[in-house]
Amino acid sequence: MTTDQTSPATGVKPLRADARRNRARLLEVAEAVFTERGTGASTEEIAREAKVGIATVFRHFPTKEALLEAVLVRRLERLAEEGRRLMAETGPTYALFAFFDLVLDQSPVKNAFAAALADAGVDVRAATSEAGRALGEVLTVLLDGAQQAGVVRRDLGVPELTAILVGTCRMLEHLDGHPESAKRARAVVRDGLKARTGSPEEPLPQGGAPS
Amino acid sequence: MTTDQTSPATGVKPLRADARRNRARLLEVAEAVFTERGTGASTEEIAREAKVGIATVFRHFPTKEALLEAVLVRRLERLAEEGRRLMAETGPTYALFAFFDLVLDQSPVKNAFAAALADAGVDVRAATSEAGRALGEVLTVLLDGAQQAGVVRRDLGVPELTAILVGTCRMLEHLDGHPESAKRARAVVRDGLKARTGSPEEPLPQGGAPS
DNA sequence: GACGATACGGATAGATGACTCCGTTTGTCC
DNA sequence: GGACAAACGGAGTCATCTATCCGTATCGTC
Repeated sequence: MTTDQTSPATGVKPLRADARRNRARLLEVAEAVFTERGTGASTEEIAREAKVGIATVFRHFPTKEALLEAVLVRRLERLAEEGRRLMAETGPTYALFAFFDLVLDQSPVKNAFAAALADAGVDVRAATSEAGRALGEVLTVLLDGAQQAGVVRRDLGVPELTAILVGTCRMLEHLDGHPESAKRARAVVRDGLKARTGSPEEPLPQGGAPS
Repeated sequence: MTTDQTSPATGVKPLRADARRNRARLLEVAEAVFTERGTGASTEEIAREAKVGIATVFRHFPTKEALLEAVLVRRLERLAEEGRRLMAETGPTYALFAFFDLVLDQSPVKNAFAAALADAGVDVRAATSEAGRALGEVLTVLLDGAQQAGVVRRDLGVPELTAILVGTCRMLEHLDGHPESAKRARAVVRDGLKARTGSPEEPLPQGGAPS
């Protein structure tokens, strides 16, 4: 809805029909392949799976990195979309947690890929910033709502929230195939996010051992 | 202490003096390089940095995967060691948290590498199992102590704990350079780990949105 | 210090992956 | 339905990485 995924950008180019089809299919297939085999998957494999020649891949995405980027942006856009939907449908008290659950319920590999992008050393940050900012705005709304409703501690901002979400994804990867453990581990994070009801500063150890 | 790191295993081979030196240096350098540049770093680079020929690397570690494995095992052994030390010096109430802090205080890259190994597709699991089991035992003791002391919720086991630790590492990577945010995010996890003082089942949403 | 064995270094083989060139096909517009 | 531009396919190039071979240097022992 936000940006037409089949056209490269707010258009300087009309792009032919088959080209549009191929581009869309490539994005689809690339996401699947990258999530399954990791970012190390070869462009040739993606081309084969998408039933196009290698040249076609590079025609649409001048470099492998660009393809990676495009896939990531697409995913971020979808997430922002879902966040907005949840906010509207679910209301401020539950929307943030619903969003967390939605992300975490996706297969671990699906989330793994997002993280895998980071260590690809890709300059994703720059190109992602636009989509990332949109998602950031959605998260801001979700977080604000939850904090206003008193269900999330107030010392958290969007950066912390994002990091916690990513970390939790990685956490669940390690518990794949053990749903009971995963449920308990998720409860830990969820409880940690909740507004502290007891004393604001508890006497638990912060530093390391007394040296 | 547990296993002499300079000898390949409980010894069938006496191994010459220079060979022992080189092997140790290789492990040292490999850990540094892998943590900095990721597991994609070339063996040639490691050889150069360690001031040995490439052949020497492959003589000691028949395959790159074997080198990766050895580095990981070494790290796990050291962690187990530190865990034992903390248990003895710090006591059951604080030892687990101290261990968490110790791991998390290491530079993010240092922790990143452990996770990076996983997606290298390496059959690390098998070869790691021995060192992993040792660390697992230490964690069992730490967790038991903390639970007995009433500072950690009782529905957690070692698998959950391990996953949470790994996930928190990844979380902190994303907050590198923002110590204040990192502190707050860590507090979320720590509070989540604590024994629940209030009602055992809080009325917070579990599932997604009401569809 | 000399000899045998062990370990070393660097050049090289073999594999793989990103990216390009160019002849052929396909969509679009009249 | 014909002409022209746009897009396609896949063989080929270039770089890089893992792993090996073999002549040389070093260690350990007498």
